[in-house]
Amino acid sequence: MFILCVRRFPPKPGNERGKKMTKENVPSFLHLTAAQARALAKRMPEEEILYELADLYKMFADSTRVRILSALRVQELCVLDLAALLGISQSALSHQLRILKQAKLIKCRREGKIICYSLADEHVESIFRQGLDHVRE
Amino acid sequence: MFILCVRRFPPKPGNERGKKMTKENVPSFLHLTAAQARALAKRMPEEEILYELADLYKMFADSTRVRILSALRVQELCVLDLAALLGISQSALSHQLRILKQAKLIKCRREGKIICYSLADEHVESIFRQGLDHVRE
DNA sequence: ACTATATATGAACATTTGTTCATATGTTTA
DNA sequence: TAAACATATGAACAAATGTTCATATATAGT
Repeated sequence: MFILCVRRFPPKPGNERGKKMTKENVPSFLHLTAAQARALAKRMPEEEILYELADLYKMFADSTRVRILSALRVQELCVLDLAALLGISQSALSHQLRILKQAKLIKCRREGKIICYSLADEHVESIFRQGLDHVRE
Repeated sequence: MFILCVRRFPPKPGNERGKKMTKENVPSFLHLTAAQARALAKRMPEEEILYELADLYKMFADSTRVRILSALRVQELCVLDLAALLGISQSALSHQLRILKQAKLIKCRREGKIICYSLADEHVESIFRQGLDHVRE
């Protein structure tokens, strides 16, 4: 399985990510002067940060993963209990757990034969709740 | 283009979304009793809410859309200026604007020949900032 | 009305992604 | 050590998604 990552399409020539606006490469704006556009761009986060942001939200952008996280919000769980609780296969769950772990949204600890998963930190909880608040209006 | 939506795979028989745990259909837990599992499930948000949550985050889960939103955070912009600023085609941008608009994350107003887009409300800003804080550590 | 300008959209296409199936790895117990 | 149990993983596959291309729609200026 591919690891979820950003920038799926190879950048087109002349349109590379983070490309600076040089004199030869000034896009033509409609209502903005080039200077205004530069000022605007300066007020945006760095490209790299935005790509990481998309990657972060990608973790929450799948219903299986959201359900996993929402269960782990309540309490630590081992893989088979989590699978039974959510009604998904052990394999599918394991794949998703790996993705969430690589993104550092969850952590695990071994206890003999079983492995218990839990949320990595409070940040995960706060991101989750923020979205929840919005969805609930 | 398909509209971004959740639940991509048709539910398998016996594994439908929101399926109740009836007597005939009790998953076997490892460390949890059925009663504990029910109590845990009760502390999770409703299934429907979780699916909507995934849909919401899906909007932020693409780098192009994140870049669009991060530009509109700074100021209202018309389509061509936004395309020039981000270095993407007018068509690709227009498709993404439609998706963001349907999700009510942005709004637009016509001014003669051009159409200006802006963030729909403060909630979008707060979700954006929340993620940004996490990414920046 | 005609042309230019600004934006939207449908279809096709390639890539990404989540699941399933089979199998591997690791741990405990007999 | 063998068998059973708990979890992980690679490959294949189907579905979803974002882009491009061509074209449609809408408004303004002449």
